[in-house]
Amino acid sequence: MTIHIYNTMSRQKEPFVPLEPGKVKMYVCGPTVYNYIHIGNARGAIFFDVVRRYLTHAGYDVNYLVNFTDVDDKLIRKAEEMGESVPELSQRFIDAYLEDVKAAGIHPVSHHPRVTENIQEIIDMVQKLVDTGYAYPSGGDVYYRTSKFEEYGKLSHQNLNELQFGIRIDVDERKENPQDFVLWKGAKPGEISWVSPWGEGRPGWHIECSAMVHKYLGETIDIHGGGQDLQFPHHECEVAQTEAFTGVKMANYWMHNAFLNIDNEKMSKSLGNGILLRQVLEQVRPQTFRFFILNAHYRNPLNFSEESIEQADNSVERIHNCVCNLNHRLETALEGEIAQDVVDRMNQIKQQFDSKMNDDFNTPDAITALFELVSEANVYLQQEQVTASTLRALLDALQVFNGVLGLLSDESDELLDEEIEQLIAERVAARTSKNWARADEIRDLLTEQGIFLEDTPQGIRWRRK
RNA sequence: GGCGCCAUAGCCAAGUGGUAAGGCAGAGCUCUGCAAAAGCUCUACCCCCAGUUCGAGUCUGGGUGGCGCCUCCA
Repeated sequence: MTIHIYNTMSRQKEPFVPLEPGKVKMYVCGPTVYNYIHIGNARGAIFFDVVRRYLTHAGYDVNYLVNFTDVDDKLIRKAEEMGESVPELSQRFIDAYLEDVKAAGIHPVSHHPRVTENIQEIIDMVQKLVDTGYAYPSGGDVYYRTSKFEEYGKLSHQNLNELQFGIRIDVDERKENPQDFVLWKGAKPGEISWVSPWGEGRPGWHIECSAMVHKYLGETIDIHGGGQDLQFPHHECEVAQTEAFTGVKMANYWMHNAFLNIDNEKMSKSLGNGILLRQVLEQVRPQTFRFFILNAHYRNPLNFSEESIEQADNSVERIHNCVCNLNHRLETALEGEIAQDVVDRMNQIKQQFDSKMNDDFNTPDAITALFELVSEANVYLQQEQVTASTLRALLDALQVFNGVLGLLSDESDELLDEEIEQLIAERVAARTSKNWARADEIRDLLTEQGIFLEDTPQGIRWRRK
């Protein structure tokens, strides 16, 4: 079955055909590292992490790049405020980003290229654009000549004549046309800068991605992703730069994730409604946040609320319980044959999972498949006699789904300390002698410590919340 | 002004034109010393109005109500 991807360029789902069989070149625009990432940034990071995981699961060798914008106006301003250098500031927030992303269960990407490590490539690209007439130096800057690139607007489906240029954006008299954008920005005294044919300066925002995609992945790549707001102007400009530079298509598939809103409004600094990823992860486990994100389709807006998070947490609990219960039952299971009806059903659910993911990464429906597997397991666990082979098959299947979605914690070896082991033993004894008061007392005591005891026909079972 | 998205149960949220997935919350039952977990059962005339069709949540047109991009922004 082929994967279908909704391509922003064509505005429809298209069958995914990689440039090179078995391999995927994927680039997603990463953070400007002048602050901690907020949960909106995290939505994209988690979603594309799942895209990458699923492509890997589907057998592709994925080369996945996420860039760091480590020099730009915002960084310069912030560094000045903080009284540190731009490299110090950016490194601080790159470290923070890597921490946050790891805490959210996002797998490490193949590589994080940085703007400041690719200045020469950027200058070379700008130079060629100047040489070929796609760009022009003006007043210490270099601008892209949008009028020369006839397809400008094709990605975001904007008609240049209809754009409200000059209304919300100041018209810069150094530009030939208001829609021209800066490729190289002349430095003001004291600003971080690099030597270039046009004087000291730094790259404009859009050029970095064009240069880094070209350098690390080549002329045409498979998938280019980012948030919806990057569609225009950022990705539109990337297309203009790269395609003028290489003469070929920049990316075969353009993917854009919708926003994560708060109170049904986009998060923004001016509204002061931004919530940092690290703030949320202090409150809830990463699986809960991932569930919240992945339970909605990536192209639909999603609203953040306490209630949604709580619901997500309870949902994740159901999955978690199932795994705990399967594992517990494994201790007393028989070494018999695998239950064929369970296997058949499981295979059916696996197919369902793949077909939903193949359909433009429909993670909500993939989660439904996951829950059907949970149900299947729970029903099987109702039986008085179960076989270890069947339990293991169910656990394996759950792990396959989990490998894609990352909704289960991987702390498999959660050990109990001796004191708790003793209390549990004491409770077993108390129950045997029908000392219900003591048994309840111990259970309550452990509940306070986040350890839940459950009495089952197969003996006592415990789990952590 | 241009381009575009969304509106499905108390809540979250899927849905290739054929009489509505899943999860959370809630109710009842089973199991349990009591619980918990789990199982079983129950809870939707899909924003409104027209139209196309044998048949529409699903297509078309028109409303209403939200939202986004066109400026840094995931």
